[in-house]
Amino acid sequence: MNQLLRNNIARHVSLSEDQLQQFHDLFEPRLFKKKSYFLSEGQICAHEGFVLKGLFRVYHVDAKGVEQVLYFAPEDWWIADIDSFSNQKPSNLFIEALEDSEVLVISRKNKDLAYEHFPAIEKLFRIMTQKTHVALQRRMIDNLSKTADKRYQDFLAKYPDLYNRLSNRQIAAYLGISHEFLSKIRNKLAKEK
Amino acid sequence: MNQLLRNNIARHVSLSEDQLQQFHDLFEPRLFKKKSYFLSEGQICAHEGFVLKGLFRVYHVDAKGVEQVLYFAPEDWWIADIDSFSNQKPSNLFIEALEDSEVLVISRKNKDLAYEHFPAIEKLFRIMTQKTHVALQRRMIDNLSKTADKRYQDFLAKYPDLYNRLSNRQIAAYLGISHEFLSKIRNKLAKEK
DNA sequence: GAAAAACATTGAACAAGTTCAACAAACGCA
DNA sequence: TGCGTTTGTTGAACTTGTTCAATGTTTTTC
Repeated sequence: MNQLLRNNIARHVSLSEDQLQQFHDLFEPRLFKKKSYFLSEGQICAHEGFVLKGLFRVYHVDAKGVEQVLYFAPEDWWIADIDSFSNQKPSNLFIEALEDSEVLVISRKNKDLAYEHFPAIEKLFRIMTQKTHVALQRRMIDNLSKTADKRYQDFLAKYPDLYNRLSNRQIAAYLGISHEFLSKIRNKLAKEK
Repeated sequence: MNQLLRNNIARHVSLSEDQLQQFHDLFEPRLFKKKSYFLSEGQICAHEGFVLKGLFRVYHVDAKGVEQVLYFAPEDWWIADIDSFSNQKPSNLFIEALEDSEVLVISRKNKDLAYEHFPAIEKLFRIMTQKTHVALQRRMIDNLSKTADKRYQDFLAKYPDLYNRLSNRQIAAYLGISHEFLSKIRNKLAKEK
């Protein structure tokens, strides 16, 4: 039983050691090289993944070819296109490894099995989805009410560890601004100090 | 058993008539006059509500006093501050009736009871949260990639029924723009035709 | 270790959206 | 029915952010 996954689960629900092990057995480890894709637009998301090592970006590409990053997923995060995975329909997202990564993946079939056999797993994913939803609501409000400048500083404060692992282009795509403008913000902030 | 609630549930999971009735018995009907609040900032969200009649707005007020609308909830929608309700912590949202409204409410205690006794209810709320999360992701992407002009037109196309029931100020607060600018967009669109 | 590719920075011109102020129209209610 | 409040509109000046193009820097890759 992987420790990172065990702690991730234990943070939300309590499961017996035996059940934890059974749940764990439904996953299989998989490696992703930097720049390889966990999921591409058009594909049906067949697996949900728990990141053990590395870093992914989950993003959308709009009609003009501009990328919007929904979130970054480093160690201890889950990756999937929920919509595509749950409803077995083609995804409109990309999930790309930004570093060589290690993931525990579970198939749709095995996840249904887990839901069926372990009510606590159903609860676990309800709670996790609620939390990510609350976080996204928070981000939505911030995007509507704060300037890019403030959002950048908030990002740095919230994800200090990610800052060194991401290019400014990636951060700009997360903040919803052009990378040129982010460069100007950085310049301005540097001068202020 | 209320028909609107029955259909809302049946759309996602299947429950026996008996279980549906037992679940329904955990709710109580409540009336909200126009301009009254289902929830105010600072309060702990004690109930989750299912709107039978009327219309609510769920919004946040930022440091400058500007309101951001997270969503509108007409008939057949659920209302609550998930974060406050789940974690019993003070809310930073307002949920206000925009029309005289009728709501079925369930307390935190009764909802826990339902989760405990009916696994299908746990599943129901997992699925519903997933759906609202996917919808919010979609909206996040749109806000990052589309102009206010396009977002306004999309809003009209998506919620044609809400259009007549909301002031332009409310719609502007949802789109994340000033009401003056919305007025200019409307003017421009009217001229184009 | 060199060439190619991706990344970061800067400036100038432009587009999108805000703010403030003034006024007209519609609504709520006593 | 009328008065006060909220809502919608418009214009001018301003701020925030984009686009494009040029230049230098760092990373990949073979």
